[in-house]
Amino acid sequence: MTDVAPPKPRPTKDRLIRTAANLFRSRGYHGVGLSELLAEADAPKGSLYHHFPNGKSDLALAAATWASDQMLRLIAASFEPAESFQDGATTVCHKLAKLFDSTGKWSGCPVSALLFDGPDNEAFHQHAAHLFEGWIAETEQHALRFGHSPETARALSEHLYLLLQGGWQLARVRRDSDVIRRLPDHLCAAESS
Amino acid sequence: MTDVAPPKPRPTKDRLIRTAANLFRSRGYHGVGLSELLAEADAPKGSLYHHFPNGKSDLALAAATWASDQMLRLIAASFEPAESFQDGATTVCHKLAKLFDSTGKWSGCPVSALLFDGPDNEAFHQHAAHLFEGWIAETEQHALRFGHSPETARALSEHLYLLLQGGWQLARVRRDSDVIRRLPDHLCAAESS
DNA sequence: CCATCTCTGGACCAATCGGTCTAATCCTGT
DNA sequence: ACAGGATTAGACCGATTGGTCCAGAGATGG
Repeated sequence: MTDVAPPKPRPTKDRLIRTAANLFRSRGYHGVGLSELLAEADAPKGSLYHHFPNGKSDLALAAATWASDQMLRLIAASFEPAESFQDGATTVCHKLAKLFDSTGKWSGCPVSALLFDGPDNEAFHQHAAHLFEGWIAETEQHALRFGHSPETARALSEHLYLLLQGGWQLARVRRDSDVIRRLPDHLCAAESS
Repeated sequence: MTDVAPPKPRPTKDRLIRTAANLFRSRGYHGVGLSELLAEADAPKGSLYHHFPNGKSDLALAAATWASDQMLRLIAASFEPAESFQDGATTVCHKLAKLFDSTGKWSGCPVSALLFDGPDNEAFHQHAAHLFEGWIAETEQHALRFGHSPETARALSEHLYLLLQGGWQLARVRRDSDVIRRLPDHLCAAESS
């Protein structure tokens, strides 16, 4: 079941993924050295290359996927109980603003961190693209569920994505999560079906 | 007076700044090594440390400032002949889309590249914040000129900033500048004074 | 109690990192 | 022609990088 081990609360692989996501998100892929990462995760080098044969790049991909899944869950949890797209989007922004505050007001989007550098550009780029399109697709589903036309559903979900990425960045620049909280104001009804 | 020297078209310092901006924008600060940078700029190490005593970090700051100035000029050139905020914003997006295409469909925002890693976090962060606020302030001026109230002028310019950053990123993900071109559609009139 | 597998621990490596330093060279004014 | 500052050229440095490798610890099933 859900493990509750005392000394190492989570298996090494999981700990590596989490700390990698957290480090990459604040300093970028090339900005984090393996030594720092392994020290933070309290894991030896051997474990890394056992769980991730391709080393740092494999770990980075896994960390991005893990972070993206978190985001997908956040989107789903926000839209499912909502009564309209606006409603759901507002909840997403508020939850993200809280998450922004809890992470210390300085970290960025872990998936963007991959997009922005990455050793083998093509593989990293495609992975990041795949994850991002997943976010938009998830949002789109909910827009459709609220009765929007396919075109407006697509436009709405893309618009929300744009605002979230831009807003998170500006929030990071200003160290102020209110930017994210005020995002729904910009999601105007101009494109409602 | 614009120089037209044949072998080294521009002074070394300028060449360093330009190539640094271009490299950092596509691979991030830590993703670019000094050796690669110097080779691309065709400059020896001595020149770098003569013009930028603090080395890589100094150069990165200068490159970001240079890129930001380009952006400020683009904003000014787009809004000055415009007849409304919407009009100016549309021109900005179209010019940026063309610029996106001409840079090869993969580079990011040079100022963001500084924000996303950077060796000494505080100095880099503050510099990036200063530059970005400059963009917003410039846009705000034009919004005021078009008769918008101070509050809506601020909201409009911030909204444009959000869309530009998010849009540029999505365009990079999809390798498609149309995302940027369609940005003005999202700049709804909901917040016009 | 052993055989076998998964996983950990860390020594070790070549390559590259950013940075320093000094000699040579280029320009400029006189 | 020459002096002297500005600039270039690149050898060199210690530190750190990502990666390899293997001995051994820990679990697991017979």
